[in-house]
Amino acid sequence: MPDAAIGLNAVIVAVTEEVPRILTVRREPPAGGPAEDALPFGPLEPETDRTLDRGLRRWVREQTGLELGYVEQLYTFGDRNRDPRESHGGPRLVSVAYLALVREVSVSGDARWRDWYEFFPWEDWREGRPAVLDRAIAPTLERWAAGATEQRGRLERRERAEIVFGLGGVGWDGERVLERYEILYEAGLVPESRRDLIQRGEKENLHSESSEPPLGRPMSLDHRRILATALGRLRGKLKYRPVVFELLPPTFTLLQLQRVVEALSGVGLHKQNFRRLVENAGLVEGTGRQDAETGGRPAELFVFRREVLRERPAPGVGLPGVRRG
Amino acid sequence: MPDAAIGLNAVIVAVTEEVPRILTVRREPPAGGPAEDALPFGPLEPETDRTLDRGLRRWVREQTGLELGYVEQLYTFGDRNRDPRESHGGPRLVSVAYLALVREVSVSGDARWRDWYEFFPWEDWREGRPAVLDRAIAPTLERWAAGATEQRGRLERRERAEIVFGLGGVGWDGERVLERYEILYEAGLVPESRRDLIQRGEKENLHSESSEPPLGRPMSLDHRRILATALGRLRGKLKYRPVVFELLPPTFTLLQLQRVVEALSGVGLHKQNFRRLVENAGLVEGTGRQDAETGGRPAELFVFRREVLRERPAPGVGLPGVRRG
DNA sequence: TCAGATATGCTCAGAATGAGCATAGGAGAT
DNA sequence: ATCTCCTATGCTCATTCTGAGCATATCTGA
Repeated sequence: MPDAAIGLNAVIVAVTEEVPRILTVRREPPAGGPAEDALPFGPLEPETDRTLDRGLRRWVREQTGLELGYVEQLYTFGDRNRDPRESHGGPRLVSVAYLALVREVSVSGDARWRDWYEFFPWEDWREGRPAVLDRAIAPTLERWAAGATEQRGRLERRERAEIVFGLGGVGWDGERVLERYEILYEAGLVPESRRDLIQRGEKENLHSESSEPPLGRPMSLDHRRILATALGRLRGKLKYRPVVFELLPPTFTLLQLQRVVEALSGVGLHKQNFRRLVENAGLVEGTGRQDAETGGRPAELFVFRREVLRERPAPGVGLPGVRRG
Repeated sequence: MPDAAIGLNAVIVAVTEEVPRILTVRREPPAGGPAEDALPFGPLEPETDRTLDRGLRRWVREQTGLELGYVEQLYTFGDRNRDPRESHGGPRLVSVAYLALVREVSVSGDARWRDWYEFFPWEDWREGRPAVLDRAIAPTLERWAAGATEQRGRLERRERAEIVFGLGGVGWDGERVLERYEILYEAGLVPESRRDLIQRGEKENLHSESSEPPLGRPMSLDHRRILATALGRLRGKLKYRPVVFELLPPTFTLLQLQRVVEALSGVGLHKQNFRRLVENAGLVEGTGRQDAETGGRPAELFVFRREVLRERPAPGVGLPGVRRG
């Protein structure tokens, strides 16, 4: 079998101060130039790593000092030329990406935590519909659709943009993070589009659809695609498995819980209905103790009820009462 | 980087005559012996296959003559010794598994279609709770739990079995197919447990927990795990994406649609409520034409309404009205 | 023309959801 | 003390969604 190498990528997520953060490292682009943000990456050691996720835990520990708890496989990325070094004789690079949820926030090395909405500003609807959607994205996508070579292609692009960005009457689907990123990439709205075209020497395709500055903070290689996959997957999983609790301290107030769910799902929730849902679902249990708090009536501290796993087939936090106004 | 090889596995699904079927091939076990069922498998050609799924489509076409339509990546399997030849100097074998949904059923070569409930008899609840659960599985799992070395381990095993098989008050979660298979494997209830122990030369661990005949038809290597992953994933996806239509002819009756959903989800549904759901969701559109049928009032023929993708963020068939009696 | 089989319509109670109003219990200012 | 400002928590109410049935329509074959 010809040359192929297997790597492992980690999307390590924590939520602190209502900000969802991911762990990034700095990395020189293969073509040279200033360092970019990248997801932590490590090789699989076929001889010693019994399973893929053990391999992942091993090198995350070695590189950042972090001991991972909850870990879940995300997706395997294997397109040709994900890494431009392939065109210069490098092996085909296949990366298995993992999602990890952690509580603590102390890291070593060149690792640092970044707000993941820096990478996807259009995904944060907590303060309402992000202005960038109507200001920059919608008009540029319209131009992109109009620029397709055939009638059919124009219709397809327009429909795709409408569905994925919820532009027509369609609602916004928080889980379609990757599809949105991919459209923006194709439409030349993110810095990576331009970078990759130059890297592949296809300068003739550099007809930027937009006069807008490119959107969001770029990442090395295809790492922003991996990150988009992670965000979408996590948003989906929240609804039917109690994964949020991996991100919370053992004891928390209901508002803290709500803030973490909101940070991840990117929408604001109706407070009373959120509590009702969480309590009726049997996900939490009051401890009787109260929070040291921050002004206002003290909040009760809760813990996660592990028993819920035995009582319900698919307990999740769901997204009740998305705030309208 | 040391030796590793990348392979691609396909779980190809079709539903005909209310039976969900998967495409299998016959394959000699690496250790010799009679041929076993296996999932179609092919290598990735790093030089020529631009993406993983193109590679998959390529060799599926070459091997079976089937042209795949809907294809989705499932999971990447990379545990050491998935393939026992690794212990005799073979490379570490990492397989990326894909799920494909097709309509037609004509295949060539040694490929054949098999009812997937032959592999997972306990997953088919269409005629009510499968007898094998109470007759064989529950008691053997109880013995397996009791056989753990420590108190703690006994509790953990028991809880796990209860949650995953819905044995206590817990409901049955149709999506946990893999977790169930893995427990059965650990408990020595499937033929593969024994086979793999012998293959690894760990005959001392052959304390079968059960006097029962092993459950379900075995598959080569870890292919039944891959299949379980596919079934679970497909059951989940049904609920929020209109994937069933990939398995149906362009025009169909609501009962045909219902039968396919039931075949996959493994539960019987309340007919009237099912129609209500499907119609209210705007998933289908009547054509005015009627079915050639099979006795009884003729049924109207429907088509999938593609527009639904524009109207709703997450249209799926869901599982309304699971029949109680 | 009747029995048997499906298709399709409709009803109704109960549960879940979306939105608010109202009260409770703290901290700090006056 | 008392008032103001917060946040926590409780409760209500209209609406929609679900689970279960009953009833009627329209075929085929005896």
